[in-house]
Amino acid sequence: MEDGLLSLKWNNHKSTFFHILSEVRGKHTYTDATLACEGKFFPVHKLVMSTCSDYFAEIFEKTPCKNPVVVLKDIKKSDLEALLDYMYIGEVDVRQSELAGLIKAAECLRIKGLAVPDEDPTKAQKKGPSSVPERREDSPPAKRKRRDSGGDRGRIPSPTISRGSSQSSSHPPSASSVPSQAPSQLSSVPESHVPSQSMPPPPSVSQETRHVDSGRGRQDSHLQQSQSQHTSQISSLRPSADTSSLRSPPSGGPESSHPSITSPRSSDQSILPVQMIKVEVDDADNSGAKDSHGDREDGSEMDGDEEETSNDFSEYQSHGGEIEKEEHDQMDSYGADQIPGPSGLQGAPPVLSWGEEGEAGFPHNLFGGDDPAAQQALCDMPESRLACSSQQQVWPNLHSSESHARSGQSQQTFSRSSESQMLPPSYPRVVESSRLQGYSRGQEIAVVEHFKRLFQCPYCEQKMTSKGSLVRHIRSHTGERPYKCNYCTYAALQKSDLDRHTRNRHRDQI
DNA sequence: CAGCAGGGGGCGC
DNA sequence: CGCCCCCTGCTGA
Repeated sequence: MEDGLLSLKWNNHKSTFFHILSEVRGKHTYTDATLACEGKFFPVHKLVMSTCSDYFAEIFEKTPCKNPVVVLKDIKKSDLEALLDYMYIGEVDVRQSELAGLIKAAECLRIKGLAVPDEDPTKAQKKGPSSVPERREDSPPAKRKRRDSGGDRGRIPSPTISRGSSQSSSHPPSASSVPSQAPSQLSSVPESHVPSQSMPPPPSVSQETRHVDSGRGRQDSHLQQSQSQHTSQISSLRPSADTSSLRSPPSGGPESSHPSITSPRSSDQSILPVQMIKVEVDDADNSGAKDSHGDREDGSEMDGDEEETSNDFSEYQSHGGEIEKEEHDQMDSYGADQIPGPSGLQGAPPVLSWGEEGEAGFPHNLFGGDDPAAQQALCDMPESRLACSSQQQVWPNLHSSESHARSGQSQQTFSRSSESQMLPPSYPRVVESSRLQGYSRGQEIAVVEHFKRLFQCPYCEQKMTSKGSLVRHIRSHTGERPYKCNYCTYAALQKSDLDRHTRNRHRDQI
């Protein structure tokens, strides 16, 4: 600097960014991803999500989609909203009674500072937002560390966890290997259990752990640091919450607290192949969670009331709640075999990913992939998106996708067209298009990608299963009606339609 | 009844 | 293998 090097410092840089971030969030400007939770859409920014969660970082990293929709299952909308506040604002007020649930959700999503040690980026370069892959590894390890330190002892060794950790680091995110979704999640979200092992213990746990660690012999300074930070964060999160409350969830100690935690099944599968990502998060109290869901379901309406920024699907999803449950059921019902990857976990993993075939390609996100318009729509308020989707493109998609799923996909279990139809339009659509293998109904799944090659319509977000279909579809946009009736002014987009028309209307004249 | 999309079959490269 | 055509089925008005 002294050599003529000037340091230009923007004093208000942080505050400016913070302010802009708030604005951007409020206006949904530049949103490039959407979180779907309990039927609501939460337009978010990948940058923010990735910054605050390694989990999201992984998802986005592995998801080429421009506007991926990540469905968060088993996470309460209220919790998600709180977490979003936490991520965007850096703090959030929560009721003590809600803290446990919130922490669980945070763990499932690996929210830094809440569930994952929040290291100072400047200290740990790895964690730079951009270096997702690394991060991915980092974060899980961090959890592990914590866990290991505190939780291992006494806890049932969860293969998953250990595996995940080792693997995550060892194995590349290659899609083929079923990239990891969130290792932690997987483990963490056993269907009916608490986030478990791989997941970082709830804050309370972490605290305990921390203490223990320090007591025992400290582990990495990192760990401690992170933990300490973590703790602090928590406190900030809810100052009033006393440690006891925090601990209460895990009460027994990290491990003990989550008896179910050890889901043997959890395994790396959590790693997502990338194509579709389904995030299922079960609350620790499964029953509780489910109940809550149930409540919610009833209250899908409730969503509408509460949500602020979220998009409201309530209209579409009168069955939202049910759907979710159904998903669970389905998941369970589906043999693990059917569902590649995590799904195999059956119930356990919060995150499900399918990826097998799909890897090849689909880059487009559900909503619009490449279509700028579509993207805009996405970027816009959720409502806009809905509107966009409702433009008939969505529905058709739904339909088509559904059938597609049924037919193309091994129809594993997809026989329930009717049911799927019941699902909220946008929801199902998303899911289906992504081609949930095992998911027939689940529709809540976040589909990030398609497993089958699809042809994106340049005029809308719709994707067709064949080029021919696309050409035909495009006619609907261009107004081209090549098949004209010889007896009247009718013109059809498809010859079969003209034939049908002629048959029906001009039988006599034929 | 019309619009629309998926799938299958036939054909040509 | 890709394209085209046709049939089929679903959905909404």
